[in-house]
This record gives sequence, structure tokens and C-alpha cells, in this order.
Amino acid sequence: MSSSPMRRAHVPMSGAELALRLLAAFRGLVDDLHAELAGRGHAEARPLHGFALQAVGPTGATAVELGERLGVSKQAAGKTIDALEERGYVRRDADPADARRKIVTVTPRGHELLALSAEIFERLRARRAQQVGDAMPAFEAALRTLAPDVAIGLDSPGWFGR
Amino acid sequence: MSSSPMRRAHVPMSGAELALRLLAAFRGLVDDLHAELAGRGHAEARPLHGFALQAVGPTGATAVELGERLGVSKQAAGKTIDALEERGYVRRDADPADARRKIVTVTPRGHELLALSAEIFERLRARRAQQVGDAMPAFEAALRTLAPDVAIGLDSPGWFGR
DNA sequence: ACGGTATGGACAACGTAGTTGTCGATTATA
DNA sequence: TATAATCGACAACTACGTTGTCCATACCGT
Repeated sequence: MSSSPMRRAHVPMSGAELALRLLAAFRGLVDDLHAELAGRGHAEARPLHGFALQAVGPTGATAVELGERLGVSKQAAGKTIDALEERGYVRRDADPADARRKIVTVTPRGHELLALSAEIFERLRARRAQQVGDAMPAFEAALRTLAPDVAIGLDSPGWFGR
Repeated sequence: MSSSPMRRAHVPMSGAELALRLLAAFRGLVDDLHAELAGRGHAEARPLHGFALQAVGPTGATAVELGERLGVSKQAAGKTIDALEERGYVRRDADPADARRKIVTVTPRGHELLALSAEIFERLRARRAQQVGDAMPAFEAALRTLAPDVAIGLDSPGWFGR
């Protein structure tokens, strides 16, 4: 046979397969994360919440700011804040310097969710890196080329599924 | 410096970054596809439609079958079929052999959408392969490892966005 | 100082896509 | 033949997005 030992020729993907597998890989990560989170006291956390919480950041944010960071309307951001507040992940306080604004801050429980998510995500990534093996750096480098912007627009309902 | 010429050390991704970028890469592909499709007579096609249409297949399917293939309830499949039918991509015919069943088949316009989508998807993938360069085969091989199932569950509203 | 404009938040109505539950009609089976 | 399973449709609901409207407050130019 050929010179290199038992290496199969790479069968290129179709464009549709590429898209589907990117989605499937994302879904796998997110589904695994939330399966874990559910077992660790955060069953009511939806996938969107972690990302939104991260976008609130350590200094807090208003609904308008959050909307900008997430790439959604201020109304959508407001609804997300409602959900986060109901679940105890953020708090809304009046801005003493501007009576129009309400400042959203992450609560201790919110920080807990964030820390837990980061920890679980790291384990999930490590598992995948192990499966992929040597090619992981090349994979990530290529993925950075394909998706240069980290700050993705979260518009379009339900990106995160159940 | 090091022995290899100007090669930067790879900075590993965080798990969250990995997830976000997978989603962003998918989104980029799908958004580009539909921008093209819109300019080619298929402005009303939603991202879900292409995948559903493909799942109907050449032999046709019932709502229950389509639901199974897509990983959603038969009711959800029924609604998708409604949307596809409204836009002229599929037809519903009574099954002569079983009065309960209605067989969904792809119309010529549906086949046109499918062919056009495949063609555009190929171009989009080619562009990305060019950007990624030599690492593309490794990237796709790794992606196959990360997402072994092509038949992804399309549950959870709005995966495809606007 | 004041009136016009801009900003921030809330509310409502609506769109899309999913879910579960129910039901009638039809087919399969014991 | 009576009972059970299957298929499609309808309804009510959830989640998350959108636009449009409105009010209160803040900023700014004359």
C-alpha cells in the first residue's frame, strides 16, 4: 500500500455536512454542560443564561448595554434579565446617578453558576481534546479562522435548546 | 527564537470559547447560505426548511416519519410540513393504501431549492477551506470525531434563526 | 431657565418553532 | 368482532426573538 502507515485518505465533507456537524458539536457541548449543571443544583438554568450572565460582567450592565453585548434588542435583553432575576442569578438596582437606569449585577448564586459552568466546560473540552488527540491545536486554530468573532450575535430564538 | 519559523504557540481555547465558536461557524455558514438563497428566488426559505426537505427524501415521508428523522414530535413535523407546503416546496397526498396516512413529497420547486442549497454550500465550504488551508482535512477529521452523528436532533425552537 | 431631543425601561402584540394533551378516523390484531 | 395501535389535526402552552408605543428622566442649545 502507501508509504504512510494505514492512514485513510480524508473524505472531504459536503458543505451541508460541515454545517450540521458544527451545530452538532456545539449542541453536544451545551447539552453535556446542562446535564451536569442540572445535577449540581442548577436545573433551571437555560443555556442562554450562562452566556447572558457572562455578558453582564463584573461591573454590571443596563438592559441596553446587555442587549448590545448580546446582539439583541433591549426588549429581549430585558426579558432575559427577568428570567435571570427570577432564578436569582442577577439583581436589579436603581442607579443613584440616573433615575432612568437600572443596574443589573450578578448575585453570589450567579457567580456560582458561572464558576461551575467554566469548570464543567473545561472538563468537557479536555475530554474532546483527548478524543481528537494531536490535531486539537490545528482544529482550534482552524476554528478561529472560520469564526473570528467570539462575540456572536445571539439573536434568533432558541439557539440553545432545552 | 525557536527552531520552527515564526510559528506562534497555539493558545488553547476555553471550553466556552470552543462552544461559542462552533456556533458562530455554523451561523456564518447558514447566514451566508440564506443571504444567497434570498437573492436567487428563495427569500422565504427558512434555514430549517432545507434540512427538513432533505429529510423528506426522494421517496417521501409521513409526518411521523419526518418527526423521527428530525428528532422532533410528529406535531412539530406537521407544522414544518405546513410551512413547506405553503411555500410550495412539498405536496401532501393521500396514501391510497392507508386512509390515515398522508404522504409528503418534494415538489420540483423543492428540488430546485435543494440543488441550489447544495451548490451554494459547496462554494461556501470551498471558501472556508481556502482560508483554513492545509489544516482543512485535519479540521474536518477532528470535527467528525467531535460530532460523530450527522443526523442531529433538531428539537429546540429556533436553531436556525432568522 | 426652558423647551426640544435623546435615552432607558416597561408593556403589548406578534412571529417562529418547539412541547404535551386530546380526539376522531382508520387499520391491525387477539 | 371487540380492543388496541397508528396517523393526522387541533388546542393550549413555553421560550425567545421582533417591532411599536409610551412615560419618565436626562441632556443640550438658545
